[in-house]
Amino acid sequence: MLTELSVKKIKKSCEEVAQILKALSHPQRLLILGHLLAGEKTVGELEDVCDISQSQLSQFLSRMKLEGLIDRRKEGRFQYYFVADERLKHLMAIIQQEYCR
Amino acid sequence: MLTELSVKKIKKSCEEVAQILKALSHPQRLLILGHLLAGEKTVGELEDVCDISQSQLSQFLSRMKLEGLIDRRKEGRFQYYFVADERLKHLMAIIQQEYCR
DNA sequence: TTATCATATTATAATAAAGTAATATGTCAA
DNA sequence: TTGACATATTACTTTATTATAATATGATAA
Repeated sequence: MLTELSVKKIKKSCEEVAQILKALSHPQRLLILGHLLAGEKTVGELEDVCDISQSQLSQFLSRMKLEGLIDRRKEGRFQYYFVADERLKHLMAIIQQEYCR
Repeated sequence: MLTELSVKKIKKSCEEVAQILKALSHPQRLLILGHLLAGEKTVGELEDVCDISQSQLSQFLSRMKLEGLIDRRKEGRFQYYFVADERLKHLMAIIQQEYCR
């Protein structure tokens, strides 16, 4: 039986998860993440390997950073992006396993 | 090393996965799915338990059905909806395990 | 100290999704 | 055979996302 409090918790979880999934749910963002899962990359490296404009790439990266999916470190004039969240690594592994073959 | 063919495959996978994740990425659709994972439900049952209008519920259900996430069977004037896809069950289990506690 | 490179930001136009209200369809019970 | 019930569809408004272009910032090398 569900108390009012547990209903609130469930709804809150749904909102959080929905936001994360929304941040994932774009073909190019998934592709970017796929590349980052193989190791950190600069924006330029991603630009070469994904087929996407510099501007949009930068916007996608900053959105995913905002949502906590990825993070970055600066080195000179380069930004190295990487997957920050262990839960996401796990989730992406399952997605690849289930949907990519 | 990536051939042109394998790049195409990867892009196609990303599109498919993005579409599925997009269909998932709404708090109320996740809530609906959560309830359906516990067993099939009529639209009316879902309406009671989710806080959502009949019209929108019906639209959400038909969208998720279209994307292949759920299916339904008719019994008299009731429609019983259920989770159709084993991959989705697995994915949802991981999501709950990672993000809901 | 200026030109160039790497990246970010802003503005905006185009497209898609969500929310809402009204109406339609099909089934059953009286 | 009509009224009520369960659900679906349609039309429309509002809001969010994506795409694109232009400009800005900050670091380095010449």
